[in-house]
Amino acid sequence: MATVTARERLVQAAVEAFAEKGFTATTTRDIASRAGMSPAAVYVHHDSKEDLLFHVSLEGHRAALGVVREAVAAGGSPVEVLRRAVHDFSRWHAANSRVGRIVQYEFDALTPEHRAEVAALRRAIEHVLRDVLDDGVRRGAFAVADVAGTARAILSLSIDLVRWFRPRGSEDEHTAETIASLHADLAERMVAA
Amino acid sequence: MATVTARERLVQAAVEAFAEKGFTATTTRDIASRAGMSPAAVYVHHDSKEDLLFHVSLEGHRAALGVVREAVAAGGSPVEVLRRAVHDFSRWHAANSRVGRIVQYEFDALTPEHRAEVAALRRAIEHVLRDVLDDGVRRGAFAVADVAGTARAILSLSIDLVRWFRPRGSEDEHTAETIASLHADLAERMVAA
DNA sequence: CGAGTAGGTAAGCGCTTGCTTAGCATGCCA
DNA sequence: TGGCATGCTAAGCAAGCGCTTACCTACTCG
Repeated sequence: MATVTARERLVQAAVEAFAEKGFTATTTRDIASRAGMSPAAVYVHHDSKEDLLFHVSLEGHRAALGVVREAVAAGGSPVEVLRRAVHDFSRWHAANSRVGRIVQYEFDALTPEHRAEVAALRRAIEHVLRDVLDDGVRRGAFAVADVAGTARAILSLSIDLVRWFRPRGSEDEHTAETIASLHADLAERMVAA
Repeated sequence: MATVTARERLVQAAVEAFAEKGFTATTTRDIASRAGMSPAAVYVHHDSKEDLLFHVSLEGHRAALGVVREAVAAGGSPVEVLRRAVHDFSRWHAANSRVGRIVQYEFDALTPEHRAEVAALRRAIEHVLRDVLDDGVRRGAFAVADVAGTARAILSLSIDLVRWFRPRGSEDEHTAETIASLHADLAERMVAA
């Protein structure tokens, strides 16, 4: 089972192509050739180009939601939980900036039905962060007037990463860690009582 | 001179279309028909579709840079200057979210030469903010370890606005002002000594 | 009045797009 | 051995793309 299926190879090719050139600018021929297959092969495994985008988008959102949920579930003081959630969320976006870029910028290219499904996951992510802030305020650890707005702003730090962050080889690990820690620091300052 | 020239009408049509559907998904026929003209009219006033994008992108970046520069030039204490710069920058992005979306997300669609020109303005904006932070640190008003990273994070708040903010009628003014003030608050907290 | 120019259009060229169709090789099971 | 499912491809269709060409009209100015 170590072999990557043809289906999965096409998904990975699509991630590369979409991240590099955007959804509309990517041709199905491009995806196929990156996967080392003929143009028609795309349609053996996937219904349409949009279907491929939806798959990438859905899995990407699920992974990101999983990251924050786990960070929160690990428990600790409000400050610890917030720091871990922000750190891991930014870290994930740095490590998966290609998927992140697709997920964030190609949202409008989805069909209305698919968009609605993805939007639900998006709201779930915001919800997790709002709960963290609410909890911290209740316990007197945070002083936040506008919880919804602040939650959105904190997420903006991580999400906007994918706009400018470009992995470039060996120093990645270090750079990603530096940014993630910075974001944890900044988030903590934003809500400090 | 109150009449809008045909050239300008095409630019406005392009802004609408690019913001709504993205650069590659927008057809020159779409731009022309939004401007109430025939497809060929686009090429009477502009060299190419990319030329139109470059025009929008350049003017957008110039306006945004102008906003922060003016906010800084107005002077005051480090905190006052930072708050005004962040407030006005976010405010501009809320008021011009369509242009902002084009400017931020269609950067890669520019030709290499045009991209370089726009990139210079981008760096100039970051530079202004870094100077504000440096100055505040020097005068003991701010405590910031990573000035470059923090400057980028603060700008992320405003820029990420264009991803999710959608103007919707009468309450715009109020909403935009609320967000801009929130961002000024958060930026101040991020750097507070 | 007649020439030049600015601002526009109808038609269409050459190419690329997403996707389909018809058929072929391979491996599994009766 | 034969039948059939699976996974793939060569070829190509209809539609749409950015952009050009050839032409038309209205206005300005000597």
